[in-house]
Amino acid sequence: MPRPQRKDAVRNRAALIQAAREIFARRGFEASMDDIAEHAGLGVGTAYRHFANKYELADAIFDDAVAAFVNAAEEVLRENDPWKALVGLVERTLEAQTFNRAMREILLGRHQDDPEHHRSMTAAFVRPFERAKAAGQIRADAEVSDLGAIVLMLCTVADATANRNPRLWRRYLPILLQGLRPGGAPMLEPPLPPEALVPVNSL
Amino acid sequence: MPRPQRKDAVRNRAALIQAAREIFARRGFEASMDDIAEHAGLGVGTAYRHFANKYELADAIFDDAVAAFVNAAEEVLRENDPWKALVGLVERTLEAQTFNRAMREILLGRHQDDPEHHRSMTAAFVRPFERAKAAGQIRADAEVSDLGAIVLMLCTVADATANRNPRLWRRYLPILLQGLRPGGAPMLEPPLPPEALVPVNSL
Amino acid sequence: MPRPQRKDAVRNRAALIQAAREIFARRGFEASMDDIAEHAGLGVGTAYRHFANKYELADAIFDDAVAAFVNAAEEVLRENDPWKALVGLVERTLEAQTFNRAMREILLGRHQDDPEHHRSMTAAFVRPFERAKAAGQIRADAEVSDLGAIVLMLCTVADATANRNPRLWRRYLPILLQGLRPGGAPMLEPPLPPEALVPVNSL
Amino acid sequence: MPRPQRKDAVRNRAALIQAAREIFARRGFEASMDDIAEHAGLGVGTAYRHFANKYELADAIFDDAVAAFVNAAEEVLRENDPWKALVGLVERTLEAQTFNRAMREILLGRHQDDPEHHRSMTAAFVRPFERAKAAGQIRADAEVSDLGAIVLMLCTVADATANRNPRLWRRYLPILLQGLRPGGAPMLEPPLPPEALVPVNSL
DNA sequence: TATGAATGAGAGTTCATTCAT
DNA sequence: AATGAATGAACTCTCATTCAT
Repeated sequence: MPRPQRKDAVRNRAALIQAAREIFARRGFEASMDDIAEHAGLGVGTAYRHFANKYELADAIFDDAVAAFVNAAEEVLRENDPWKALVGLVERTLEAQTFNRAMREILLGRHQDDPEHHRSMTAAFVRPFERAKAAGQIRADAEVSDLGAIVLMLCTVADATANRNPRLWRRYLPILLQGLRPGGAPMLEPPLPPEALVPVNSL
Repeated sequence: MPRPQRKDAVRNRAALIQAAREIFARRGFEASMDDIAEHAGLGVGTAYRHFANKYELADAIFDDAVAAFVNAAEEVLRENDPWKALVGLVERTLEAQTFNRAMREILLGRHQDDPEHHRSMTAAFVRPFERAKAAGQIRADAEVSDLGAIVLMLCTVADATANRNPRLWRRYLPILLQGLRPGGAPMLEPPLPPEALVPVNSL
Repeated sequence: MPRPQRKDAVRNRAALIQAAREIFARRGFEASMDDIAEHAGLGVGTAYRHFANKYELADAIFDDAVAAFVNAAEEVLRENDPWKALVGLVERTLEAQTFNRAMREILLGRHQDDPEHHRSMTAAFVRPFERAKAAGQIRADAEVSDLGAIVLMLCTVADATANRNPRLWRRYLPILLQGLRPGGAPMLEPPLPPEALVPVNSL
Repeated sequence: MPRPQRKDAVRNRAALIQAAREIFARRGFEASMDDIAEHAGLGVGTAYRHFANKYELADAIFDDAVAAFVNAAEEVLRENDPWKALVGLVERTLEAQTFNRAMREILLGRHQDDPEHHRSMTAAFVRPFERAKAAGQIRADAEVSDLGAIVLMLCTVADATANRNPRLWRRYLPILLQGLRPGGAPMLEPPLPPEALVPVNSL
């Protein structure tokens, strides 16, 4: 069993993730490893000791984002009204990631990503979603993947309008969620096949 | 008076655009000019003779998309029911153009783009949209830019699911368009500022 | 025996030379063949029909310059005072070429050049020089190549100061020519070997 | 506090400068970074780690030249006879540095260059020059910039004849310096304007 | 003969990754 | 374990020259 990481290694790892978050957020995924390492006050070599390559670093950021999302999903279950809980979850997801260019790129599936994230996010979405569905607050032919699609679409708007009207996604939030409610417009096309129940990342 | 373009030049230009469309679609805007030129069976220099830089090439692709879109917009006005015409326009836009990564990147405004495209697309959207609105088929607080946002969101879904369920965007089409109809869910956030009434390109 | 060139060919050749003169003068030898051809109102292909490559075109320009110089050298012999004639020749050389970047580059030997030019210029310098020397107005140990060196040095100053003080070379003209007069400062080093009696180009 | 430069980095930097000196000297400033790096036995990337671009590398070469020159200028002041000191300075400058095409290109100001070099060289020239002038060994209407012009002219000759008669510049050394002595030939043109009292670099 | 489109080697520069220190 | 120098492939873009029209 591996000995616990040395304390400074832990600190450096955290510094790198923080730096990457900031730099990626500002300049997108094109930012260089050198820049990130420098921003973290470390050498590039150190970055590569912690993350085998740029994508692992991105994954690590996404790890945190996913973890935060999973937390939010659990927290949200404390809300008694299942529908309100679900709306809250979507809102928090969007709020958390709106101002972060790289995050949006990852969410939009522009980069390779650890498939484990898919499962985590699916799992996190599932319980709030199913709870609301069981309560009859979601139409019968809707599926978790629809929630993923909705988040994706909102992210797109958020991404495209981040500079000019960073709250614009809220304009479409009720419209899109309305689609999940019972008695809404018909859904003719079947959703994604089961193994594709990936809520957000590559949808 | 300039002699007409040489036949092979015309052919090559088309080949480059076609190659760029395919390569950009597959690998995104990061694909290199060398790859595109090779894919077209031409030298890089030729690519640069036709397009001063990578962005002009992207613009050219977008030119075609815009032209096709403008055509569709005009054709669609022959339909008597304004709402049906509008729905048809959105459907054709989705069908025709946008299962493609680079196109979405351009749609998302991630790259510099000929601002003329904005105007063309705005103009094309405006008449069908206003006609439906005048007919009372669109809610009063909706604007053309909302139509742009809707197209954008559908494009995103179409793009993200192109491989696994290429018709999935149709599942969300009625939901999103429902948002434009009178008496729908509330729209709390104001849309983009007036000068930004750009339906699709940078939303 | 070759038929005389067609009239338009002659005209085009002249247009190219004139264009090259202007463009080279303005932007130096780095200017492109495309620019020159366009400036001449012709296609590049035509330029290459007349001149096998860029250097031949430069040589052609130099041809004219050399011819002009040879003319000046002959004209100058009409002056009775051999020394005055020589000074006039140097002045006219500098005046003619000072404001022409490419010409200076060629004069300074920065580019390959037709060696025939060397001979022509040497020949042109020789008579005025020898006449002054025979008249006892030039020291016995001076040679034609020294005149070449002097022109070269003045060109350098003219080149370096073209923008800030385009007449500065005149400040050093009397000083340098003084070196050729009898009784001047000693000349210890032997001049260039005979075959190198090349006055200006690569000295 | 920064740790001392790595030993190999120091070695590589020197190798690059040496390689650049040789390559530039042989082929002029057009030589490519790839060639220089290869000549130094290094990758291009290394060259760019040490020098942000080609011009910085050129500057670095010039740094050394300037430093050597400044040293020579100080050393030379130990000579009691101010005129002899000045002559010695010019001789050492020529001997040390400038049989080299790129150096001359830089001297001629054809490339962007660190303006600090101007100041250093001006400063280095000033004291020996003023000392000789104060001693009445230099004519009243001469200025430091004239010394710069003289060095430049000699460099040109040295460069142009480096192969065939590498000592030829010495033939003109006394002639040109004679121009600075009192009672010499008239200097009609004013020298460069005050802010341009840059002895060598861009004259 | 004139044209200008096509070519492709080569330029300067960047950056993910490796490895000597 | 940390550093940052070294690497070199890859990128965008230019231009002298060739050749189909």
